[in-house]
Amino acid sequence: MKYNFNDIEAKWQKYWAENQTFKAINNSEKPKYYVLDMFPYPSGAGLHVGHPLGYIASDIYARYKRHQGFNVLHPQGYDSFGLPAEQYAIQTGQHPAITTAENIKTYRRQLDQIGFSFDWSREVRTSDPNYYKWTQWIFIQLFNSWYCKNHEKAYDIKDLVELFKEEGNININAECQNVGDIFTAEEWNAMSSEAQQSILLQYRLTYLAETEVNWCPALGTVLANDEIVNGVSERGGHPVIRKKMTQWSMRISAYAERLLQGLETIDWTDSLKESQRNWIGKSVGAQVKFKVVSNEVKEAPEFEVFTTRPDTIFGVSFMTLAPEHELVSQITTPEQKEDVDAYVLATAKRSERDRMADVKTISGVFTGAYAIHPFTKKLIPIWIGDYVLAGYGTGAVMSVPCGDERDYAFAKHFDIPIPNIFEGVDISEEAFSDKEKTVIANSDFLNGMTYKKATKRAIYALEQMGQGEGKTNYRLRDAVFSRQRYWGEPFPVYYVNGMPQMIDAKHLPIKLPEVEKYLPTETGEPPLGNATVWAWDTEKNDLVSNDLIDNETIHPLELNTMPGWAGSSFYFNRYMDPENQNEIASKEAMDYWQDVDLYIGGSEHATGHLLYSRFWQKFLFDKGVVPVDEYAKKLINQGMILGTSAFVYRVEGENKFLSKGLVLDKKVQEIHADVSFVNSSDELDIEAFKNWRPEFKDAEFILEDGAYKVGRDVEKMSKSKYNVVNPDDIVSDYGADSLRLYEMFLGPLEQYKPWNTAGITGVHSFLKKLWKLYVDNNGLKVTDATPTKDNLKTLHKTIKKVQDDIENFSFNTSVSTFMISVNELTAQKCTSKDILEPLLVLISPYAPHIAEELWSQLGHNASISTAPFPEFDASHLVESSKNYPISFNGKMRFTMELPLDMSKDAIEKAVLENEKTQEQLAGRTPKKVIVVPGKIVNIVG
RNA sequence: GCUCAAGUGGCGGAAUUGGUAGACGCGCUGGAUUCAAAAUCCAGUUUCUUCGGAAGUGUGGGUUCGAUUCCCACCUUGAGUACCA
Repeated sequence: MKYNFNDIEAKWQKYWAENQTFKAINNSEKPKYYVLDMFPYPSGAGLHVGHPLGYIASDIYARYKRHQGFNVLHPQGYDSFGLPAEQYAIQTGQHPAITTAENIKTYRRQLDQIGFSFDWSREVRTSDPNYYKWTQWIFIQLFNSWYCKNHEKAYDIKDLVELFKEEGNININAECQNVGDIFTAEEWNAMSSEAQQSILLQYRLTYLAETEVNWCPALGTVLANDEIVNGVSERGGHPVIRKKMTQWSMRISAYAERLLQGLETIDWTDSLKESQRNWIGKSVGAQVKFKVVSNEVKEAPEFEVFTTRPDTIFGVSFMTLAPEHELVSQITTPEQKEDVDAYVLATAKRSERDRMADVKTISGVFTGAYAIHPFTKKLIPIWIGDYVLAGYGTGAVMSVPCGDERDYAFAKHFDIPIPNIFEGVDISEEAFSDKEKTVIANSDFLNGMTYKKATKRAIYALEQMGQGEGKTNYRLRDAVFSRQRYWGEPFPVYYVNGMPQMIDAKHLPIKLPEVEKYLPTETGEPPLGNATVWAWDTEKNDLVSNDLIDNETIHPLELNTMPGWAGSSFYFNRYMDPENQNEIASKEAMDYWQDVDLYIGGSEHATGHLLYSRFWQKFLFDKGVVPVDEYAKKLINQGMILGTSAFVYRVEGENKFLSKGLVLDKKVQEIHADVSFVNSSDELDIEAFKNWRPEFKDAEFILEDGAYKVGRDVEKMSKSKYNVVNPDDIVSDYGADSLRLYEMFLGPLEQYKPWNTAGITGVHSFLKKLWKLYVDNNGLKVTDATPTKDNLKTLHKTIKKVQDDIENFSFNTSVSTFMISVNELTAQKCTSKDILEPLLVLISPYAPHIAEELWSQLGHNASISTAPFPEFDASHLVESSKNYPISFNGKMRFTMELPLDMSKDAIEKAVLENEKTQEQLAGRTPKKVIVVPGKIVNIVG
């Protein structure tokens, strides 16, 4: 019987689907284990061989855990809201829901043929109203919450209203926009409802505010910081400009400290944690008040600066404000006004990208105003400079040129004095910023102190004077939550007199309306502005036509939609109980499944999805919705599988192609050729290439050694680079089991590695050998023979290695182990059922179809997936004696057979008495003999 | 610039607490089988070599009887981040 992989795989995929083999139950005696993949966005291009890499790894782990007796939750779904479907809709008029449904169908077919053990009964789609109902519900919860910094926890906004009624906001320590506005209980109670609402808006965890946002004109929408790469949009690479807009924001900054602390409790890679730490960007220092001396203004204004080096306060020789700082226009003297205005204007004109591109150029202008030093009372000139960012800290710095590189460069450039406040340090060439080696001098009461001491002392002194305080700053900005797009979650929000109101949660979901056009309206409103039934009737509690808006009972609805990361920030909880109509998931389900034990996905989500989802989880935890505040105990980033692109070289200006070796230094244009036209020797199928596109039809090809050789390069797999390898082809040529094994065999899971289809023959022939070990022309050839010592040794070596490998996620080396084992067993002519059966269980997570087939041929009725993992017995590996390498001064000379149970001393004695040893020593006495038990004997002399 | 990760044959990679470097696979070479090819099987495959050996894990040092593994400096590549005070 031949190994007919296509039939076998189809048969078992059907069996698994019909028998719901991998359906997880929510109550079980078994311990739980939750293995999660980052769910895909179903793009129109379908899957290429790079996509399943992480899914195969998680599937192996999930299957392994089932063999170990765990109740495994291994779900899959789709992150199905997103830009490509919308842009396709704009071009073709096809509704994104239809495109999305078609793409999901393709994805499902492709995923199914690889044989994943997903529990599809729990599938979620973020664009499904039954799902986004809960996205909207969470939004409402965020709106109805505020963050108390004293308890580091989110509370109901009603509690805050109660506090305002009783004592105003004087004692409230909360995250909010304008901490400055203090009011009493009387003042609060006297306010109009609108005034109260606009104050509350400043405290809510999601809030509407006019903020400076990243506007991408080409995409017609705003983008979050993590959606911008090198100053251009991540999708499409379009320019991005700063613009003030009224937008929904998420107060993720409230959770900055907890997001940072939480990293200590989870098993994620160090590089990923480091990315998140950098993104959160905590810095500890002080906020210091400076008074401005000015003839122009009667009442001298104050401004605050943030510094991480309050110990260097006596080294301040100037102050620098961001050009956008609100004080600039107030304090500038008439003589300096012209220069300052020109500078502010010039800075405003520069795009984000320009400003990023040249960080070397030093520019700035003196305002003519001075500040008073809090200790020395000396006058310090106030400058403006674009190296100070309006968005960080207070938008103003105290410049200490001797201790900070940028301040130093600025001072040198404008010839500002650079006082030295460090003991024994030469600052004539550069600033000195080594905190550890700092000893303060020329600084009054700080003299002789180290960085640590001086910092503490300076902050204390400032606090005593009421001139400053210790302060921690975070780089993490609140996340803009509005998108001017169609294909996203609608907000459950309507407006009364311009103030946002939440629709009662019991009326959710608010379904996405139909629109004529997916483009923004002519007046520049988002696409939802094209909807006709998009107003809220507060009496009927239902959607009604816009024409009926009377601002009495019928009000306009929010036109923006939520960003892509909304739906993906809690889906892992929804899988626990996806059908639930009353809650995200029932309490029982959440208490049972708790959190994700293993999460596998790409590292490109480090500062996007993986940060936002942690934020929402912490919020839901505060509200008592979820039982844990970190949702993923362990996370692994799978590396990317890269494509091997092929290039042809067209002589510039001619339709003539040179073979790679003939190009030399000639002027040629490099063109991607489809990799399917190229064989394993890098030779191009010229006919296929000519027929590919009409422009190549009459091309001339200059060959070398009778063939056209292409150039090769490893790049990201992408349609536009014509280097995509489709898993469908691999599955039909070699089978899903070969694909699974090969993807693992390519290299370490977390590494980037190029795909090369030619190599798959290795793992494919392993499967054929495995088949031949069990089956010959007469069918199954397994016997009840008692296993030999060698048989048992091979088996238990394999059990040990494979188990260790899976637990360390070194799937690549287990594939090698399987190959070695099958070769050994073949050489041993092993037909013993007692060996072959457990071997199948070991292989089944990797190559489940062939394992399932042989398992059933062995007479089992139940699926192999529930068979227990074989137990390792070390006694089969222990030999009575071992070949010890004997070395002299570290150089290996010969080996000696010695019993394993010999003591160190006995080994030493035996080795020294050995004939060969005596020969080597030639009468000399060795200094030392080192015995590493079981490994090596080293004679030093 | 800063942070992190990584550098081993023609290629992907192995060597899990320091102990015979190059497992396993691809590719290549030779052979068997075949009319022939595919498939399959067997042998060989780090480099140099005077065939005794010698060198060898990015480079240069160090610790050690012994280093791909640990320490220091440097080089290269990749990823992230970017005037964060």
